[in-house]
Amino acid sequence: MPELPEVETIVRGLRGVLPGHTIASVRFGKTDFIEDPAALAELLPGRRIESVERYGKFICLRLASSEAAKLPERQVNLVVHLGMTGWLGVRRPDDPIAPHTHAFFELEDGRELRYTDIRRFGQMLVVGGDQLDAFANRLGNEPLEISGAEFNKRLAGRRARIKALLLDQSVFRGIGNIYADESLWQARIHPARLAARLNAAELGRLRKAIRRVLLHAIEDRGSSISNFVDAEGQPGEYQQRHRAYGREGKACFRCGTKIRRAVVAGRSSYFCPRCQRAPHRARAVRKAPAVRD
DNA sequence: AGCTCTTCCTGAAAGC
DNA sequence: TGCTTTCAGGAAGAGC
Repeated sequence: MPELPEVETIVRGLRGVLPGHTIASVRFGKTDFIEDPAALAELLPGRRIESVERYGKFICLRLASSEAAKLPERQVNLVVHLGMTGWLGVRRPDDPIAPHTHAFFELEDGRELRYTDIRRFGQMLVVGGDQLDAFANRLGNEPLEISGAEFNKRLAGRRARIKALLLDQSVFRGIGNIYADESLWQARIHPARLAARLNAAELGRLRKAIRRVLLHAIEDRGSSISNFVDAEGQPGEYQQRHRAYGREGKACFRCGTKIRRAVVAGRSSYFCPRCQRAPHRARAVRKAPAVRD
């Protein structure tokens, strides 16, 4: 599932092939994941793609204002969230169309930018240039850029479980279930700990763990779980380096204890019960139903 | 404020 | 074996 490293991988792929090219026309299959399909169809044709940016898990194509476009004086951005199963990449028009491909952006050179999304949990919308800062500011800090002091401040006094806060896009942008669990394992912090009760050493370990995990995952071009492939169609490698996520019943890489799974913050959470000590009053942590090996 | 449940959707896996 | 049910999850919204 695309989180920060997977989205970054897609963005890097698109950066090599999109900037400088112009959107000639737009067509859609199903549109229930698009905020305003008519606005896309109207505003995008005739615009040149200036750059490809990432805001947390959002991909942003900056489109130039253009005399050839509707509302030519207005700079607009095509913003895409990949949800669970989204994919964005450039194909030749005669390349086979993957099932569940629902948006096609034909470029002036004949190639197509295609959006494929099996479950359609993704999102697609146009954000005006004057609205982009407001859009991005709804998100929390970029975890690869945040300082130690800012990181601690974001979590100070929060009575929520650390796992829930890591997943909250208004706290940090880009972390999802896989990298939350991997970072917590690396930092030796139980997912159900309350953020306010983490000490300075733990907060320091956590910030560094998040950085380390995300950077390594980007190097490996993401984790290929549930069909993730990059903009060129190649799978990532980081799933081979997972230490916690998806490893229920397998030995902890640090201490050999069996990794456990529990539902925390409404999500499957994988952790080592020995390296990651549960909080003393581990109330609402439901054990996941037993799964046979 | 924060937790749980529900909804969206499809395909894979588990269950019978 | 084959059909049916459950589960997975990013994000938002409801209700407590």
